[in-house]
Amino acid sequence: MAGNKSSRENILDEAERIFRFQGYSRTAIKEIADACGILKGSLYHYFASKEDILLGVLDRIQERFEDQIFTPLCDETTNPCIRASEYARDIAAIFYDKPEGCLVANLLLEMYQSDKKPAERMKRFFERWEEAVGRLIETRYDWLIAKEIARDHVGLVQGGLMLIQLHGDDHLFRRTFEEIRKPVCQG
Amino acid sequence: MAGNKSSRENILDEAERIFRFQGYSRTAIKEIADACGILKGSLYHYFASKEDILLGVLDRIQERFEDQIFTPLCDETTNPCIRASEYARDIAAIFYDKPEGCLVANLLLEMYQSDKKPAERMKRFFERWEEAVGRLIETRYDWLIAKEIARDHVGLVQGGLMLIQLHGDDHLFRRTFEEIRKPVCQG
DNA sequence: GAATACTCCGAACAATCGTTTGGTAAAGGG
DNA sequence: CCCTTTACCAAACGATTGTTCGGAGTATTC
Repeated sequence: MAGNKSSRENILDEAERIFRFQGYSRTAIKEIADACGILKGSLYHYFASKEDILLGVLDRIQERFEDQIFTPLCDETTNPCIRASEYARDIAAIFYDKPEGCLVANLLLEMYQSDKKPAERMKRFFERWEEAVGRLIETRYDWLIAKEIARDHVGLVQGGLMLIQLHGDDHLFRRTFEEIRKPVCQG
Repeated sequence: MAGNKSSRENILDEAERIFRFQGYSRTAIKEIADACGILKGSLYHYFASKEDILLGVLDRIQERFEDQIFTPLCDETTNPCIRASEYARDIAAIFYDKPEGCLVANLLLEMYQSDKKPAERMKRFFERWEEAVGRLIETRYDWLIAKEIARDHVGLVQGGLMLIQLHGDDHLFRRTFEEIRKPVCQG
């Protein structure tokens, strides 16, 4: 509506914002519609169902991370130390004003056991994240070890985000990115 | 009903199990009642509301952790190395058959921003956890440093639990407990 | 053995849920 | 200028939500 955004994008914007604040299940279709200034029935012109909106939100997050984080992480034409520094900076920028942490992780813990289709995308998201971090550090380790370190790293990031949400304390979060820089930036 | 458990305890058992599987919001009162073999109206004989059931579940988890984990962690009559080993063993036992991870953390990320009352208990739970781990290692560090390490440790545990849920991979989870043992068990 | 308390049923409540439908007004293309 | 498509409204759909309430059956107490 307001501005030049298409309605579909606007719906996804508002849905993402509200999902981030109160999760998926407790968000009513009507709330999203209200935030967009339309009636809830009109949402079904753009999306087939509530779950379809969620999938749209997840896909957009995946694309955004692909462009801003994952692809640069895998770019072998840039030296790993610079890639690591930019990675730390860009992730920090993404989560800087998001005390609710990572939406994908939050939704994961909310519905991973019970909703198979969104769960697949969430799993894919984290697997891609792990793979990209693996690419960053693979020059320093066997690929198997690199994958293991990368996986742990992603777990550490999420643990760090939880502590930010819980206490506003970003110590673990920052430490995690310092630790991934070390091996690729020498001593 | 079946067995010697009181109905109230039985309701909390079933509620905890279902909350763990599918979260709070998407769990209907009727599902809990069905699992207990009673009508949903009957739940209101024992609990004032759905939120009241949640609070009951959270309180029971807090008590359980208090008895099994937190109090032993703070027991200064036992030497820290033994405490650390038993802590690792007991936590592993609790989460061994729970691929859905820590219910308190899952609910935290589902509703921390939007439900203040349960949020307070969840925050208290993790603060107590941090404090207990701090007591374990305080002989080795300044209390301020110990608190910081303990807080990071709790974040690490949760990150580890997420990786278990996501991949069935307990590498980070086990590493976290080895790392908390190191300082109190010497070299 | 009457009175009281506990446990739970059965039915209903208003509210809200996600979704569907029929229609209208505007825009775009031929 | 007609025809199709797009964008959305207005109203209703059946199902389900959390919650309330009067009473029945059973156990406990005096």
